[in-house]
Amino acid sequence: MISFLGEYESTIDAKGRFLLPVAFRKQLPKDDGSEFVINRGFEKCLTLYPQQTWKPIFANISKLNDFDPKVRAFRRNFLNGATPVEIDSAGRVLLPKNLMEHASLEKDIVLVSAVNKIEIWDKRSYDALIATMNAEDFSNVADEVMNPKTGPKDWEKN
Amino acid sequence: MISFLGEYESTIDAKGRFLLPVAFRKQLPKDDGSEFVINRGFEKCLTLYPQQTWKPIFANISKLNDFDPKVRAFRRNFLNGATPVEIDSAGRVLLPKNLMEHASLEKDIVLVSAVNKIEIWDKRSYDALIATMNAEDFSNVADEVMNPKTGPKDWEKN
DNA sequence: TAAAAAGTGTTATTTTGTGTCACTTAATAC
DNA sequence: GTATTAAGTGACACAAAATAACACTTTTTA
Repeated sequence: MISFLGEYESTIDAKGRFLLPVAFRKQLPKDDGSEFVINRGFEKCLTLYPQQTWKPIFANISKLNDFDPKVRAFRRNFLNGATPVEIDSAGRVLLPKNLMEHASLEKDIVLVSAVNKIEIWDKRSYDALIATMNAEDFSNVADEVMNPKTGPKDWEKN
Repeated sequence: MISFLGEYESTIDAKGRFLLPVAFRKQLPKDDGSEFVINRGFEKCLTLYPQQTWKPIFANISKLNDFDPKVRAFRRNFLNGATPVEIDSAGRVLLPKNLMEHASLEKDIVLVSAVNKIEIWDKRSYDALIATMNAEDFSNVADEVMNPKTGPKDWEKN
């Protein structure tokens, strides 16, 4: 399984491209390492999925019965926005315009590891997020989240 | 099996045609990639089925027992709007007028992948849809939908 | 049958995307 | 500390796609 570690800054050029830092590129598989899927994140950020991470998620969604209204709602939540992107020869990725809007991306961005994918934040939003974190909340959430009784769902693992 | 990925914008011209973005055209089979069926969606959108996706759905509907009033009601609702359309030499598709009305399509539209077909939304409606999405609804539905107990129906596979 | 409307195809123009290269900055090695 | 290499940035040229405009054909309807 693929996993990332680290937090790096980058900038978006006039054409809407950003350079994926080598630190992340080094963490990619040598083959199959240039195609990604980018999507709106649940918070005000974007999520960059390497193919390896994306495939099993998509495979599950594609099995669902689309005549069920709940399935459609779920699919739209999860799939809408998801757009294939590629790293070019210079290690850059072109951001889809409609997604940039969602995360208010302008020039300075922050790329953060989210285990098997990468989150893309506007630098300002990210700094604000960090500023609002406080130790107490963190500790409370940590307890809830790391409790073995409520583990991750099967379909989330891959 | 054919599957799409992406969310792209397009505009409808004075004659009611829109350009299918190359990103989607590239995802079509080289042969048999210019004929579609367009239909009313269950929500306020239209659905564009490539032949490959449409055929098995139609085949299954035609197998249903037409002596059952529920079947007749479903068939009329589902099938009556279905219209064959073609991509022209410039990559455009002419929208049937009666369907445009159903999705309130005017000028700016959004084309979004729905796994093996494409949904067509009016940009305004689409933005509203995205705006109302939230993580809470998502997690409620996600559990139900991704539960492995309720797998896909056979007739949905193709 | 004429006029209008709808549909189709072609072309020109603008916008957007992609690749390349040169330069600056940062990291590493000697 | 300095030389060497790699990473990141910006600029530009070219290619491709999207858009708009228009001309022509077919169909509708008055």
